[in-house]
Amino acid sequence: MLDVRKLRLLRDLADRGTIAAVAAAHNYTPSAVSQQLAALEREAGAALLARTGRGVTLTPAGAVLAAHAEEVFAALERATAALAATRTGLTGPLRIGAFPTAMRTLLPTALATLAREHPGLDLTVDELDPALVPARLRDGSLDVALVHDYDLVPIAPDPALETAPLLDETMYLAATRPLDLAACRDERWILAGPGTLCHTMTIRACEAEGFLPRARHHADDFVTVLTLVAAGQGVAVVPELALRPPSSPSAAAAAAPSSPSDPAPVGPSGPGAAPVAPAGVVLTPLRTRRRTRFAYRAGTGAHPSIAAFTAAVRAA
Amino acid sequence: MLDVRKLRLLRDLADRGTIAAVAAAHNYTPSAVSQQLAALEREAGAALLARTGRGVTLTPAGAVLAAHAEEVFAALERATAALAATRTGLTGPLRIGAFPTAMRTLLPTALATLAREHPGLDLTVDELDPALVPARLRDGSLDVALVHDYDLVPIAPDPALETAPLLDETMYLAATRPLDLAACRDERWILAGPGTLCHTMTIRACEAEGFLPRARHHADDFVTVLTLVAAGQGVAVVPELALRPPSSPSAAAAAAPSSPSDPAPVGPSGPGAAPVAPAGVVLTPLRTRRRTRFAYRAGTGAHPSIAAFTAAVRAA
DNA sequence: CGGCGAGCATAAGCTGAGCTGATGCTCGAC
DNA sequence: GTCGAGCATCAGCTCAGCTTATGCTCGCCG
Repeated sequence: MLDVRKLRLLRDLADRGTIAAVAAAHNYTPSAVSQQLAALEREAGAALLARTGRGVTLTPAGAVLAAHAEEVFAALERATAALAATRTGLTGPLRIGAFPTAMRTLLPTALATLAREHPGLDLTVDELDPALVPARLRDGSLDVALVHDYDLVPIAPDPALETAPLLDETMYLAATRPLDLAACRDERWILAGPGTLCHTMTIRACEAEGFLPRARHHADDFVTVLTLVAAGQGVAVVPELALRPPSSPSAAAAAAPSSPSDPAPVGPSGPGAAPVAPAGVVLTPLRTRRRTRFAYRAGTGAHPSIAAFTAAVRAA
Repeated sequence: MLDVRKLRLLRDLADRGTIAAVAAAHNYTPSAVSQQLAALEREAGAALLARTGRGVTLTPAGAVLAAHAEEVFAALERATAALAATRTGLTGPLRIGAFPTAMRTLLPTALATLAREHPGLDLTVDELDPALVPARLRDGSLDVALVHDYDLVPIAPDPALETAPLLDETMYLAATRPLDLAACRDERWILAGPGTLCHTMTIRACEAEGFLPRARHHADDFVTVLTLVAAGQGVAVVPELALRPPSSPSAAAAAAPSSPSDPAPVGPSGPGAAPVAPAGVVLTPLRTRRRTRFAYRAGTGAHPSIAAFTAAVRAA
């Protein structure tokens, strides 16, 4: 029977590319990983790695085995989730990841709800860009996260992860006067940092109109972005959620949680509520949209702590 | 992450009932199993066993975890099968189990075909009653087996195993003259050994006609049974396959293997061929039927060695 | 009702798996 | 040509996993 701890090292090698990177992720030395993978090759009776220059790559057999290992990990996660469901009351850690806008608008009320209803849960939240979420879920340092993708920057499915839809938002052009995107060729732009999904999305939206945005400022926080727009410092593309005021945890104390049984996406402000522009900012809706989802390791969706978290966020 | 070797001990405890029996199956001492299960409880953060008198039973959490462990083992078996599929040529052991009639009629040509087409396979065959097959598959001492059940003695599905249909046979009353089953109240009977499926099936068939068979002889081998019938020693119920002459491995050399893609059950003698009664024996078809299937551990159906075996048997 | 044996838990001790550190080799960047 | 990254292998240490010993509980039997 193939050893699951060694399979995890093989899968991580498929993800991270080098034995040194896998060792760093597990707090091992590269020597330990090398020996464990050699032992896995003996168990498998097949070469799983090949030396290529200074590094290694997976053989076809190694790639097949790493892919199948995901199913094994998902089955173990389902076993752990089923075990957790046999306990009365939710306990243990729940490590949550979220991008800044979600942290400001969705999480405060959800965390307050969870803390009140499940005092045994040990909740921690890390702020990070959605592009970094997959690696953090795979290495177990996050259990659940909010991620998003844009029409213009779709994300390939990852076999180690599962997602569930939460929001489907309109994107807006924020300026000091009504403008079409096509008319912004000569505007100065406020872009998110290079490497973020929002940065890439904005570049692609402008390219679709036949120009490249001329970057004046870079800022990742939408409150900052909107403040700069109001100050006449440029134009930007922002999502609907960024226009929601910071949530109040005390509002959650009064609100009854909604049913988690219907996960269909809704706008962040509920049916029919239009976003409110900050003073001095004019919003023009764009065709492109942003979708926000829950993401978690394959097999953990039924874990009662994660189910409680997703229910609390939907109710926020 | 729950340790898979310990999960296997838990699952085996669910099957076998005592720590001593699990230890014996693994060539461990009961103390080793006890300590490993205690460690699994610490990993799980839940009580999985409860002391009941001299023995132990699984708690509800333990039962849930043992059930989920089957999914993990199935995923590992699929991984192993996928790995085997990456090799050119089939190698390694293939441990086959079969009941006597199948060994005499189906296996010789199939084994000859496999040996010729896959000389790297190490084929071994054990004869055993189908009732013993599940435990042997679970403990890994068999990889694939032929099993059967009867209309009157159905077998509950086992989550650790998967099956695929092979034969669907008529059962016959064997006597020295034409007889209905209902007329056999006063006949002397030749029954299979107590504890076998065939024994139970015959008892239930007679009970359905309102009487209990009066056992004169007990024999498990259908050749022996038919010889006793011909000698006027009693009546018996026998399956269609028991009437097939022993197969000739050289016939397989001439026959082209059939496609394994359509697994629909057929009669053992092909379409329209009636069974041939031995000299002195008259066969009366009964309504009850016997179904013969392949059985293997969940997840191993796609293993190329098992696929080759099932294809070879279907072609026999 | 007492004796006996089966089943199990726990502790002590031994063995080998799994890790670190040292060493040496290959390869690619500069 | 030098240097550093990446990896394989070996030696040695630590601790997980096993056996053996011991003791307790429970159920069967005389």
